[in-house]
Amino acid sequence: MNPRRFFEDLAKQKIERLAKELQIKDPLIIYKPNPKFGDLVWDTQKLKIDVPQESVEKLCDENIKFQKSGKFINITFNPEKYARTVLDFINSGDFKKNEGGLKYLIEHTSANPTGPLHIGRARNSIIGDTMARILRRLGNEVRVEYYMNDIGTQVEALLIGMEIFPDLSYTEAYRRVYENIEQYKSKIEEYMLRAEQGDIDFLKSTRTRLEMLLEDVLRDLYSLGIRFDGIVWESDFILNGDVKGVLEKLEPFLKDENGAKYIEYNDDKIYLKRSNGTSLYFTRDIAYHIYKAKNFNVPIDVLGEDHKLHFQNLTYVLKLLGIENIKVIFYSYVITKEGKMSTRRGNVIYLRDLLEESVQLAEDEVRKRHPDLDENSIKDLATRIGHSAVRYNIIRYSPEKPITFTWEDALNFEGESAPFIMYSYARSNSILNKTESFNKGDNKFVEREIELIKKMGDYTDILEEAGRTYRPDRLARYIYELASTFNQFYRDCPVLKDPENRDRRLEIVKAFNMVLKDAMETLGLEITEKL
RNA sequence: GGGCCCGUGGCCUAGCCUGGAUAAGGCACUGGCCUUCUAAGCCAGUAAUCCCGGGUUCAAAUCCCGGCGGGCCCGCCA
Repeated sequence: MNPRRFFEDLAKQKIERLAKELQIKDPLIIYKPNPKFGDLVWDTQKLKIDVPQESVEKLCDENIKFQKSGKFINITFNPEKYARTVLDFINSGDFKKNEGGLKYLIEHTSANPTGPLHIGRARNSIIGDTMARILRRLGNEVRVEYYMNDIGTQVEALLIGMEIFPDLSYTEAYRRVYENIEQYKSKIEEYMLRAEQGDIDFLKSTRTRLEMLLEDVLRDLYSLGIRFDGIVWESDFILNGDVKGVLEKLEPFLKDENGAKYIEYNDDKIYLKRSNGTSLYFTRDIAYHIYKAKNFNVPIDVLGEDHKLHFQNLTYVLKLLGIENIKVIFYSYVITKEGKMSTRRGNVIYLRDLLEESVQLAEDEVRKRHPDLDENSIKDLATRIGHSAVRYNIIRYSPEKPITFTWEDALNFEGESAPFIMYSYARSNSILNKTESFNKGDNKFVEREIELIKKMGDYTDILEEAGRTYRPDRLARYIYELASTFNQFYRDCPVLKDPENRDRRLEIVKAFNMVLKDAMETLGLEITEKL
């Protein structure tokens, strides 16, 4: 158990015992207040009786202090004891232990590779990847999949475009066909039927061509440290008969309309089969989710807000089949000041362009600060900083919040940003590197030290919360607060130059270094020993 | 028209789920701090009708209802 919980439980047990004594039947309200009031507060405002001063005093012991302040009973952990417990908890490595034990599947990105990833799509990837890291960190088994659409209207339009306009970029070729879809309707239908009938040669050639495009997308993601455990091809669910199985299982719910099959839901029709006999994306997605539900405890989809209706329908139909364990993380769009990104308006911001700018800016800064560094080291450092800055700048927003992209914000390397965090890490590292060894310190913690240690003590709870609520931004915010608290400590508490406090402070710096590193890795930020 | 999401200092966000003590950060702005472990840092200051109106409550940024503004969706597309 982490120290925070341990002390909280001690306090709660005392309160519960007292409540029983005083015959308080109302539920007890206990929460974490503004830190200036203490570590915990028992809010008795709703209680019918006033808790007597003597009873409050009797609760106190050498570990925990209770203090009445009006209707609030402020609870403070013994700072020395609490700080020492947290410090040992971290430095022993116990803070890395976790239970987890569930099998997760995260499907993210899954974009049609009709062009390079733009930053809106990248938000999907970064959320998905960070959640995967968090859940793994919590001791779970996590598999990450990219669902590759290789069948259906858009894909056939892309293939046809590449065939008709071999000299154009594939993005442009796709656009020409998709925007004049009526003109190519029969050709598209011909291709769809071949795919649907499981024409192996046709599907093979489709995949070969798509794989080249997909590689382009994966390369961008790879540079951000994002990897997949598997690519799932949509057409596989046709080839292995799962799609057929879905239609059979759903037969009792299906209604017919000129040969097309649909399910009625909320006065809407959810189509599962076209009148020409082909399946729809929805049907294949059902098949995919049945596979997910069967093989994993918690399958998670990362979807843009435009997929909400699709997912609602999916949930409904899956429930008909007895499947209810699918989770989802929705995120809002990244827009520019001119509004939604669109190729036509020319305001699309591609991930690779953002990365390039970010790395360039980092390089300029590194050159300014370390003119004597060799060329390779400069490039390497700049790349790590630039990429981390992009990741952090996207993950720090809560997913449902729309992001208005500005270059100024994206390339801000001060304050709430990755370089700030990396800088704090480097500072702590610099102290530790100047040290041969140190002994276990005393418990004469000063306020700044306690502040930092308390912040570190929150880490495991934050991790757990981020994992439970699917809010990676919580961890992002925490890591900033932690780094910021360290910078205050750094200013006020000399470590190496103060022999009297040296050992104790080294313990603190060591612990900070470990926690921050762990959190940075979990968030997918690069670790640099120096900055 | 219907459904979902967002609305917090000049700008960007956290807090809302689980209602409580002067609403918390960042950017920008103003002033200060490098002969002392990395100034991508630190300290101080200016700055908020928590979109509006009702309701519930001893207590509402937080819960409920109704508006307003912005986004997304409503296809035999994916």
